[in-house]
Amino acid sequence: MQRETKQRRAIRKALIDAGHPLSPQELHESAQEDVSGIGIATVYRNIKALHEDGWLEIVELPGEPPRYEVAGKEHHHHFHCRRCDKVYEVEGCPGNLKAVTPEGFELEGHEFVLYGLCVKCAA
Amino acid sequence: MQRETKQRRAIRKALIDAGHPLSPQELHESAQEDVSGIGIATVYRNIKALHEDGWLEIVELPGEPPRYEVAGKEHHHHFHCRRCDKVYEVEGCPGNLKAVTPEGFELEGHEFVLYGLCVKCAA
DNA sequence: GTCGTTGCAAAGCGTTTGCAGCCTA
DNA sequence: TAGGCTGCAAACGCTTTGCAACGAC
Repeated sequence: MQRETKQRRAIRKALIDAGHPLSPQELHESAQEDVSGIGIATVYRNIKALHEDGWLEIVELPGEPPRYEVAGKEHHHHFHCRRCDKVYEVEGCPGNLKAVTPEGFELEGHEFVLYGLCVKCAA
Repeated sequence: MQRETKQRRAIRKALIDAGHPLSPQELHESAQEDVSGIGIATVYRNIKALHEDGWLEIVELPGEPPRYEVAGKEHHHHFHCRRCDKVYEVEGCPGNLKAVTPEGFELEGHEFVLYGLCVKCAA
């Protein structure tokens, strides 16, 4: 990743402006507002490049296509709204992980996802 | 789902014998030991039918293809081994979920996945 | 001017579907 | 014997890749 193209700039901007994880399609649509002719392949290639550069992080939710967010945030988890399908960040962590890890297993990481209705959809 | 075929029996048996969640491919391979000519389409069709019947449950892990396990177990979560790629059940639940749910959000469910090395791979 | 990057179209890959024949009830 | 079920192959949707042209440095 060596050159700054208008396509790459549009993809970065879309992720920064969104403030929450975006899917490849959402990212493509959002980037098209800046660069109308941008191809989906370019979006995928830049996702890969920006991830290898450590600029973005992959957010994988169970049964969902991957989404992407700007890297460097504090440890956090996600809340997935079942109605509007948006993903929100939640602070904190339930902890107590060692207690549920079976004997002899080596714990390296964890993922934690909440489901329900976001504040807008619950209203 | 009205008839008991040898294919369906093989798929049920594979899930029961495994004791841990299986992916469609794993299920296909395992069922082939009983019915050598079984097609992958049949596996997918039976997964769907058995799920609609409530006989099996879908286990979705972040960034992983879905796996399936026999339904009716107690509330539990999963441990995903990064080396052998197997998925194990873990008892218990960290709890304390309300504490991390943002104000105004309605919590309906949660998923919780541990990553690391299983007891075999850690040795 | 170089060569990293792009858009397009084709190729992959896992999952689903259409269809004719099979086999359970 | 009826019609649910199966295997095969084609269709699908999403992601990746090959390639010639473009454009950032």
